[in-house]
Amino acid sequence: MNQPVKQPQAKRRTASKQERQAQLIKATIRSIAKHGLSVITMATVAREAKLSQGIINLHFQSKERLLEETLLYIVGEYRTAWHKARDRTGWTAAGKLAALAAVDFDKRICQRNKLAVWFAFWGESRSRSTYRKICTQSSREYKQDLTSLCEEIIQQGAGAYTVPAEHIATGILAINGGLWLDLLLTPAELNREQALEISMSYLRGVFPGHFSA
Amino acid sequence: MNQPVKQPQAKRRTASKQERQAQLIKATIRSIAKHGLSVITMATVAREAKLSQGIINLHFQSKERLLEETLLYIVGEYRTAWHKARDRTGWTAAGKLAALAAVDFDKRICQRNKLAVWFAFWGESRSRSTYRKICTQSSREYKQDLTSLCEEIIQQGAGAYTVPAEHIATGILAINGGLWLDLLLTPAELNREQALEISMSYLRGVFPGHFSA
Amino acid sequence: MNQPVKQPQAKRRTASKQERQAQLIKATIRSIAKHGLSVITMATVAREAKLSQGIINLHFQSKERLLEETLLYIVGEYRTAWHKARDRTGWTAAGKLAALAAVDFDKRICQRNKLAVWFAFWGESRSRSTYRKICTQSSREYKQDLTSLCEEIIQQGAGAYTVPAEHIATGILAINGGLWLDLLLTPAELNREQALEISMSYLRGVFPGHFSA
Amino acid sequence: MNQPVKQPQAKRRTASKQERQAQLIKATIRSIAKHGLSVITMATVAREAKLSQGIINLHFQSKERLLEETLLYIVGEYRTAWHKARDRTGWTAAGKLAALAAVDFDKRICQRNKLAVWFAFWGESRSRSTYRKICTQSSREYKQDLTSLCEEIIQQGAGAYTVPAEHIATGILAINGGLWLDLLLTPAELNREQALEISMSYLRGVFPGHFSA
DNA sequence: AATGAATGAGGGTTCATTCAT
DNA sequence: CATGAATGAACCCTCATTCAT
Repeated sequence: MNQPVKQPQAKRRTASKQERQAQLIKATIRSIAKHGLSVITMATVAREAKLSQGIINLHFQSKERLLEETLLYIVGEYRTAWHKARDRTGWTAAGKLAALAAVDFDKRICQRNKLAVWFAFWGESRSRSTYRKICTQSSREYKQDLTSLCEEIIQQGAGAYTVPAEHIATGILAINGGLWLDLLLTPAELNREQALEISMSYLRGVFPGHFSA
Repeated sequence: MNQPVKQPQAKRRTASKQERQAQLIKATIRSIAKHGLSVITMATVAREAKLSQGIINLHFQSKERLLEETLLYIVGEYRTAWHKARDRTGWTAAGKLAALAAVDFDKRICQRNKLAVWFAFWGESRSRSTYRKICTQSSREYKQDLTSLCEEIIQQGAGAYTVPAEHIATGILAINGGLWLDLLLTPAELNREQALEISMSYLRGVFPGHFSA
Repeated sequence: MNQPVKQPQAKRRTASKQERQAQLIKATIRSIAKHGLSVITMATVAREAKLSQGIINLHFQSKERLLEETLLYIVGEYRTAWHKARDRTGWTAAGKLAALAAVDFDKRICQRNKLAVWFAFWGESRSRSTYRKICTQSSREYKQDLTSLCEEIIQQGAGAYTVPAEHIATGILAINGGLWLDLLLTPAELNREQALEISMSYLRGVFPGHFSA
Repeated sequence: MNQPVKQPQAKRRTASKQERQAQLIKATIRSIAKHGLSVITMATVAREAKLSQGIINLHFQSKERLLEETLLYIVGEYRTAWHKARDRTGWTAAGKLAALAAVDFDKRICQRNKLAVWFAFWGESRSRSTYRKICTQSSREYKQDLTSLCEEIIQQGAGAYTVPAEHIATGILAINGGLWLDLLLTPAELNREQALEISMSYLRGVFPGHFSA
């Protein structure tokens, strides 16, 4: 009623719900990376996706839900990647551990856009329990997998290693996360290969002999 | 002798500029920790400081400037702390390095409120050059100091250590930053002492023999 | 932050909270009468009051609350008017009853703007319990006062009247309400005086002898 | 005998234009009664009709037109009903008048859903000339018929009645409209029979002797 | 004829900023 | 200095309307 008189529009594309949502999530990732979580608006994101204003609410009901789904997408992609590394057959525990740690610096995971998203959500996690739950759940699972592999190596070591497996897992997670920050803030001074090398230096330190340079 | 000792007024009607600004910055830190950087408003911060609406613009001209000053405050406090560790006299390089790394888990620095602020700004750093500059500058300086100490130890090692000093410094920074994230998101599963222990495990790994458990 | 840079504004007036709210309520009444309840917007009303967009939320928190307060204002004014008629001293019951019924066609109450507001809210009452409660409460009270007076007249009549007092009160309320609708929709064909005359014809009909033409 | 009785199809895939429109108008009436004129949307009405989003524009071009047609439907139904009462043959003028007035409390006309619609449109009538025209036209016609009958009675009365016929007609319309409001807002306190009784009390008052209790 | 995804103007609301007091 | 009422741009969201299917 008190609604605008509508004008004809340029073109109309028809995509499946799934495709549209994926398209919007990807536009959200780019937007967060480019402008920041606190700056992006529904309009920004829709424009980035080359779609109309209302499209996001149509598919995600609210901005909040869009952001949640975006985080879930990133986290899901990450989880899939490390599961693939973890589930390799015919590898030693040490090999799997290295592969698992290396996922963090994989080309598909360790993209600046995506790192920006991780830190954007971590930055809000303290005060938004939804984000926090998603993040902590993912990291808990990852840490669990790392811990299991560390335990295996420790048992093989027959008493040579005294640091608790969980501490090592926490350390791996920490150093990789910290390296992400470095890659995000000063990409000119650190690249993925160097970051991986530094990450490995930690593994070599705690499990000398298992990981050659 | 029986001169009245001048008491500081409990609450001066008109505090000095400096005091007011500090008061507001502290309220900002609490607000960010409590509600998140993207949620706080001039009104909520002013209320947290128990002052009136307009006060922030009076003292900081804009919200942007308040946040910048808040970040500078946190970064400055951090810098002061590590300088104090670095400038100790009569300590070995290894001792200083350990002390420097330990600053990150010091009671005054490693508070949840402040960690929340660090991550809040890191989360926005990608897209806000002002924040990024402040953060990278600080971290560059810190890394430089760590690197110097590492170099000293390497030289003392006379060829025993092959990892470049800068890599080690980057690793220390990374693992400590990552541990902060853990402390922030899952404080129930990790405390400062454990975090310090894990951080030290990295040092022990790269410089075996210099750091006892 | 992502907020507009503000321009200086033309002028700034300072009124007490009460005055401002009354000013806004009056602007709301005019707006409803002019454009209709379903058409008015915060902007319309603010403009009608010659104030800025945000002012209504500042004083009433929401559009919903503004409308509620507007209804309460109209209802309150009406109640005050009939109380004044009811509380006259030295009048007969019949005189009071006539006076009470006449309030509906009083110059201050029976204004087109206000009638428009009454009908606007009645139109929404079915589906908005807040409005309905306010309206029914007022009408219940009014009916109660009418009933009391009718009972008094009936007792004086010593059996001459057989219609229950409450029915008569309901009838008075009904005919006056219906006349309001006529005054609202076809003001060219009916004026307040004629409406009052028709209303009185009902009273004369049910209490013959008490009310002269 | 044992011929299959032809059942109406539960739901034809493609109903005739007329049927579809009637279906949509009925859904609109239910929607207005349930949610209010200002709350209903094309989507809610379509859902109430168990049809798709775009159907209303297909059949009515615009929301505005749908509402107009809905009002016309209600008004038309009402007109048909009173015509039927008016056109009875072999009734006295008084009998017809009573029958005409009674239409307002007829089971088919005086339904809460429909009363809600009447008041919804009256509430908007002030500011929407389309609605106002429809409403006033209907009421003018009705009043005309009432007036004619009143005149007839007055002439039969040979000077016994002094109130102008038009005033009486206006009074009847008014009291019935007012009783509708009462039925709408406080159905628990008044039913159709009582309302009719009160309406008749007005007729008895102005035409004593013509209408027995 | 019917569907429902897509559009985009306009709604209510928020909030950084201003300024009279 | 300090206050807090006032401003108005820009936010998120709704929904009448369009149109490819």
